[in-house]
Amino acid sequence: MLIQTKISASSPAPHLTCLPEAAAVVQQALPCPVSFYARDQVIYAQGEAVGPLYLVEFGTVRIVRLTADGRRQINAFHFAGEVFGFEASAEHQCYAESVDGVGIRVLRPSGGQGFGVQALQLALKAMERAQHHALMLGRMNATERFAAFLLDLAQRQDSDRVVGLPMQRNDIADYLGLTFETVSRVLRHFKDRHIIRLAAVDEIEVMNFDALEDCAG
Amino acid sequence: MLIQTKISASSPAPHLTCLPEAAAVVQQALPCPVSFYARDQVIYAQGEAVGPLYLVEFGTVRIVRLTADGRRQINAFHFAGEVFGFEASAEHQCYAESVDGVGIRVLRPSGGQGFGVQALQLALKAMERAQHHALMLGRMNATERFAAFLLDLAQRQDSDRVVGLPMQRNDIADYLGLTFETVSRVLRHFKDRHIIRLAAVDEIEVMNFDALEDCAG
DNA sequence: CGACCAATTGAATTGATTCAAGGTCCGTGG
DNA sequence: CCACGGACCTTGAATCAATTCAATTGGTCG
Repeated sequence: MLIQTKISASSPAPHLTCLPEAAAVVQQALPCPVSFYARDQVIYAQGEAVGPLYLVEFGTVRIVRLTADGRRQINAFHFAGEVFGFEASAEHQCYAESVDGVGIRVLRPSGGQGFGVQALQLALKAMERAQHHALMLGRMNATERFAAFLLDLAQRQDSDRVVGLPMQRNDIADYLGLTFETVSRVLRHFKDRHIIRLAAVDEIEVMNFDALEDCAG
Repeated sequence: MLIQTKISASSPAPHLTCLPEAAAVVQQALPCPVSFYARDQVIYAQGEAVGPLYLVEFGTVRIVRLTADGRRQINAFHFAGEVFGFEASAEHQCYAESVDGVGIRVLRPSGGQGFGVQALQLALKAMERAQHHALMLGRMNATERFAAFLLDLAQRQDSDRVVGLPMQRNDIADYLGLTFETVSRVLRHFKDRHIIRLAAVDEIEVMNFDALEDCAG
């Protein structure tokens, strides 16, 4: 029972504010329609054949890995202008799912040589992110992980103060290798110290950037 | 005070038993001499300009990240036949260091187009590894992490029973996001259950593969 | 308004760490 | 050849950060 629909009719120009690395790949790709996914839908599943790359037009995508007994680790979140979908093997090792309502454009290689080179740049960036993620998970405590996460979000949304949290606590927890209760407690910790303010449950105002950066190491 | 020396004189053929992915890149590269690094030497440092790729001829290399306050996370170990050295930015984000005595061949791109494509394959593999690593660090307990580590080693050394542990406990701990005491206790745990046997401090004999796989999830 | 899901908060538990004390291995020098 | 020193590893006991379990609050939608 798919609620997924296609907005294929007009197919406007690809997302204009995409990241510098992504931009190059997008320009190499043939124009394709945008698909819409409602929240918590599977974009591709573990075990499926690896297909094209995807560009996020709007919304948030999560890249998820599961252990045999169902524990969940979120490897990455992807926002508007970011590209996801590369994998080393022929089969996807991860699930890609919509966090909220998401618009996605498939990037079909135009056949030009530039595509592969640009894809390499994206893959390297993804590797770098994954390695930094490992450092967080292996060697930082709960508050440090959350501070690093928040700073990363702030930077990618290049918002100087207000940071949106489109994903729910459970997703944050599974990204940070914590429980959602712990995420909640860390939030309270930062609120109590006037480092952040919760404008809404999904919107954080950073009151003290320096303190956050101290935490994140 | 470098103890590093060059065995540049004869420059024998590159490592023959390298991994399938690595093989392609190696064949695209120009022949270069092998450098020898004694244990715990820095091959490249964080902050240095990113240079060529490297092929491990023999020995073990560790890829290390440090937090501002000196906590250490090992992102990967590389063994004979494996390639390392790619990074997304112009500056290295990690240290590459020799774990034991290591022979390394620099891979200079031959200029052919194939090099980039093969490098992409390697980068994707590295990303996949990093993501699995994140799953371990985020969602597995100490015994599970060690079991997964051991199985990974066993597979890469394709030894059916005896697995070499060229790195010391501290390195294993920093790879698994644990303390070296905990690594020691996990070893004891497995020994007590007759799942492994310690032939030497750096050599594990796997007595019960299935039990290990159960642990690793 | 009531039902439901997400988020918060509290109290008890636990897995891993920290701190501290031995033990083992190995190279060096008497 | 054996004693000594140092680095690494193992083991134990106490501590602590995060989890688990449980209860409550908050927000949203029919």
